[in-house]
Amino acid sequence: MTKKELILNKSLELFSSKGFESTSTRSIADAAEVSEGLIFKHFKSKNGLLSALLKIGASKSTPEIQKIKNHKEPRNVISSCIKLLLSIKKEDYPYWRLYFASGFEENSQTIGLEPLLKKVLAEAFKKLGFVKTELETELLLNSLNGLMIKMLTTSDYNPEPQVSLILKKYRLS
Amino acid sequence: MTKKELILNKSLELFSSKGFESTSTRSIADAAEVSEGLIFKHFKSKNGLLSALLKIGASKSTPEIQKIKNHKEPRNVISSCIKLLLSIKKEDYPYWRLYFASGFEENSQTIGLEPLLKKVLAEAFKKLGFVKTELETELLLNSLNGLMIKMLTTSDYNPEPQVSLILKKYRLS
DNA sequence: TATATTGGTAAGTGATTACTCACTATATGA
DNA sequence: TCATATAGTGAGTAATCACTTACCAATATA
Repeated sequence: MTKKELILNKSLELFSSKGFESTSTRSIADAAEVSEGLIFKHFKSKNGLLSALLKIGASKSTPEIQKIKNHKEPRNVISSCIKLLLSIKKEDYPYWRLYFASGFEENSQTIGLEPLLKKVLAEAFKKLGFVKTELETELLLNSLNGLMIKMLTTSDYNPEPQVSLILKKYRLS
Repeated sequence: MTKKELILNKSLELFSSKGFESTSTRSIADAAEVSEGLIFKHFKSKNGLLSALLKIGASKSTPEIQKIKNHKEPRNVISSCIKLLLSIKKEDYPYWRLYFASGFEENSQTIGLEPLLKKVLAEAFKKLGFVKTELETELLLNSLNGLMIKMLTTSDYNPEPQVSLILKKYRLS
């Protein structure tokens, strides 16, 4: 593992557990066992490091999102959006915690899964002939966001029963 | 308004918009137009100020929660839990933002509305003969948390349509 | 072989942080 | 009347903050 990767790994861990603001570049350097200056050589600023982390994390989730978009059958789209939560690996939780936390800040317009799934979900509900497409989409997104936050903040939490129950409510299982 | 109240009001505004860590006691003193020292006279520490804010906010919501607990009919309990979101006044949003944000931190066991509503909701679902009480309670709580976060982070958001939709799904309207 | 470029460090920089301290003014009550 | 407590200030404090600079070593590249 290169020193750059060490910085990325340790800072992701620290940001997601202690929060961005309460993590100092000094503590990142200590954890990664590199000089503090190297952080700025590679990422220019503390915010640059955060951006790099979010970018890497996003690129990891895009293939999974793309798979969902390729489904023709709207019922498959909805069920795979719900099952998306099961596909998230434990090792990627720190990234998702960071992603959700950054959406909870001042300027961000959208929150959590909304920017990733809203469009594709709305289309699916429309095709299925739901009366209030917009409302139905939002309800599911809010529910998934709530479950997601529960997953990310509770240690050793198993989301499978909740996912099954949601699928059942939508008659998708 | 006393200077103590000024500190409480301004710090609530700043903490909830910029976040606890990125709000300095200096900026609070400036906003409240008091000396920085006075903050520590009244609240001992920055964390003490945060605790005072959370305590005041919690005391504001307890009467509303108590009303819910007084309902005999379980259907009324569930519907009033859902409608609770409508009873939250715009002026209290900063407190709820702070409350939800503090639940997203490292050590907190429970998140959002869970510690307030879990017990009473679980009892209601049980009385209504739901098969998997625990799961049903959690699903509703997660959904309400998701909606709550949407409310708190979106400006000029009207939660009424979502609340109506949820009530409809549970056949409570 | 000469010359950039890249990865890396140690020791700083000024600014900002939460918090303290010595002090004043005002009110209350014995 | 006088002592005590409370509210309030302004000027500190040491520590920590994100970030910079000067410098070194290795490795490509011309």
